[in-house]
Amino acid sequence: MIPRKYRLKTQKAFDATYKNRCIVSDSMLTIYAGKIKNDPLQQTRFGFVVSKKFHKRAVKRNRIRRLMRECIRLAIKDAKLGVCENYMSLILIPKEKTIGCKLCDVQKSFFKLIKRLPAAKS
RNA sequence: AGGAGCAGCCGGAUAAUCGCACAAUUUUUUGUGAGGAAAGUCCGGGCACCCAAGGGCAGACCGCCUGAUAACGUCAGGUGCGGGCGACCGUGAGGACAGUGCCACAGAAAUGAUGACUGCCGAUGAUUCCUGAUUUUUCAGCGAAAACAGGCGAUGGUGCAACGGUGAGGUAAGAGCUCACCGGCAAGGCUGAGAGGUCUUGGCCAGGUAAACCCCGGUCGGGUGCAAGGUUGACAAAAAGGUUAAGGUGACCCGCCGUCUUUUGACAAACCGCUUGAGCUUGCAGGCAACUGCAACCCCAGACAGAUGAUUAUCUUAAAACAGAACCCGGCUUAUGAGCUGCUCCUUUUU
RNA sequence: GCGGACGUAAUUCAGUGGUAGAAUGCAACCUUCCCAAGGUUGACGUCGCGAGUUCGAGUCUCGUCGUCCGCU
Repeated sequence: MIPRKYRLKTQKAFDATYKNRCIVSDSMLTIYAGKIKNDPLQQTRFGFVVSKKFHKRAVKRNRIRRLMRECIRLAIKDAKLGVCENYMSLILIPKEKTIGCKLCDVQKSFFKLIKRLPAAKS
């Protein structure tokens, strides 16, 4: 798990992120990015969404969510976030192909997608 | 040795690094941290709030007996029936003379058999013929014909099922008409706590279906579900639009308050309920058992975008199946890898 | 967390316990100079799955799987 200050909490925060309509995706993940930060001291927050349509069983859904969390945690720890720090929030959504894959696969996909995010203006 | 039946166990382990939730310490440490099904939500409760004076009807559910339990559609032990050579398994198992419905096709007929149709018979009565006696009339015949009256319920091979079955006697033909055995029913005796078991006697009336309606007996206040419900605080935000229903103002309409919807502001709450319980483990006692009583010991997840993960190494046959708590219990059902243990049965071989 | 409905032909649906049907679509033929429309014929079904009741289940009972919807 990642500490509380890095988590997205309320339904409204999620809605606000979706509304920004800044999306990148590949065969593994889809990432929604929120607004550009005004206050640089504010932490970037992360949300993870795994719907029931992804897989019927709770164990499989928990597994992929934990992998995504681990990926983000390691990224924060090693300070590899890069462009992400400019955004207020990020939401990660897995795709059906992600079932059964390992941590390194998720990490590879995540860092690839980060590079494609539009860089912050000013 | 092979093949079966039943009951049960296990549900990865160790180490290192990084990391999460809660609690206690106190300022960085320590402790604890998913399951046998946590699942499906199929039953039964606890708990909470709302409604309800009490009872009946209706309704829903249940249905061999006895016991267990807070309760149950659950469990235990037994009875009957069915299956299996057997160990053992399954069982939704009250009532079909209270009534109603249904039983396709086939078949004479599927349930008022006062017995239609198809049949069998010619004992009995009548008719005709023949023979004999009387001599026309009439009478008689172990005589014949036909099947009119009548007798009979065996024959009809269709069906899942035909108002008991098989065999013998019996008769004009037949028939529980009589007898033996089998099956079913009723009454009585003995036996068991009861379902029932068993023996004797009797007479032959009884199609199936109630997981069809129904009858009988039993149980049940209704609803909503911890997002129940309660406590404390904050904002008592702004704009736009609507006002069907309920409330206030008003005689009424409009309007206003209120209320609803949308948008924008990323701050928009915290606590209790929330885990000590029909609790776990061990021992003793009662009981065939389910289970119950007593004593000791233990505290064993409690989140709120929601905790057990990741990587590496070693081991186990192998980086292991089904699968993740959300108020809590008792069951049921379903899913499940590799293996292990105990008891029992059958077959074959050897001694 | 709680509750409801539905699974039948390629598709949309019927179907009082007794032979599984309709419409559309598909294929072939007829009609037309050709196409459409029309007509004739045909192929299409583990009635979601597994047990039970019954002489006999698409239908009745139980379990199970899947899909959809609602409330909070």
